[in-house]
Amino acid sequence: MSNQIEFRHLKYFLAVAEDLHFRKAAERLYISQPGLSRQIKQMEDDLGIKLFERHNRKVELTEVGKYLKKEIKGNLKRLDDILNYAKLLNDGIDGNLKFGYVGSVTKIS
Amino acid sequence: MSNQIEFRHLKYFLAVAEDLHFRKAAERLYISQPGLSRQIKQMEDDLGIKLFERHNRKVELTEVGKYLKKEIKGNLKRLDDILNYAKLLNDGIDGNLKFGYVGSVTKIS
DNA sequence: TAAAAATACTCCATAGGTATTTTAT
DNA sequence: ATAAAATACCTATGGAGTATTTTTA
Repeated sequence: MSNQIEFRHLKYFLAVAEDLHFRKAAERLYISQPGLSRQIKQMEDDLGIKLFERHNRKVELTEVGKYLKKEIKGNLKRLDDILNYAKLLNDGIDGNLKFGYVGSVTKIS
Repeated sequence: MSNQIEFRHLKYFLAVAEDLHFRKAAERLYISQPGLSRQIKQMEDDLGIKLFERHNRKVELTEVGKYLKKEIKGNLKRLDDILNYAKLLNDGIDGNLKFGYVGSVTKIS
């Protein structure tokens, strides 16, 4: 994986991919539109992948952008599940599993 | 998910989890030992999860740390696959799939 | 004492802000 | 004329370095 990309980029990308509108996405992310534009451009440059087509007054996902929207969303969701389950383990809520984890987060859901 | 954690933290965590030695892990990551210690502490504070037991002259993973080592490693690998496949799509190497993606990166492997 | 991680400080790279320009209708 | 994104420039947060301290076999 590119060693410059951070979660920030992925989250910003998903926001723009959902809104297809930089200003609105920036607003939702509580950052400025130029800041968002820069981070997306940085992500595109770093990956060497064009994520969006910027037209007249319309932003569209490229084909690769569509793929990444779906897959990255799933990946971040999975990571979120992992961290939430780790927190449960840490806090000892699920006592009987605390020292017996065998591999799947789905066991607690 | 915690909104402060970045990939950096996860990569640093995996390095320490593998070496169980901050100085060696820092060396491998090409950063200083204090820098690494700080990032790991930051990750622990942010998640509210203790990842390592720092003993005498021995660092050990906590139970939750062991879980996270395994799961985060898998998650980052999956993300790496996603980005690599996206790059292939973008560069048009896999021409017949370029406009027909349906959901699984395993199709090309 | 020695080997390791944690602190204290300093510095600087870069994320992000404001103002403005560009672009396309 | 207007709505949107990109660019220019500036600020300042925090990642990272060096030096030092703490800790415990």
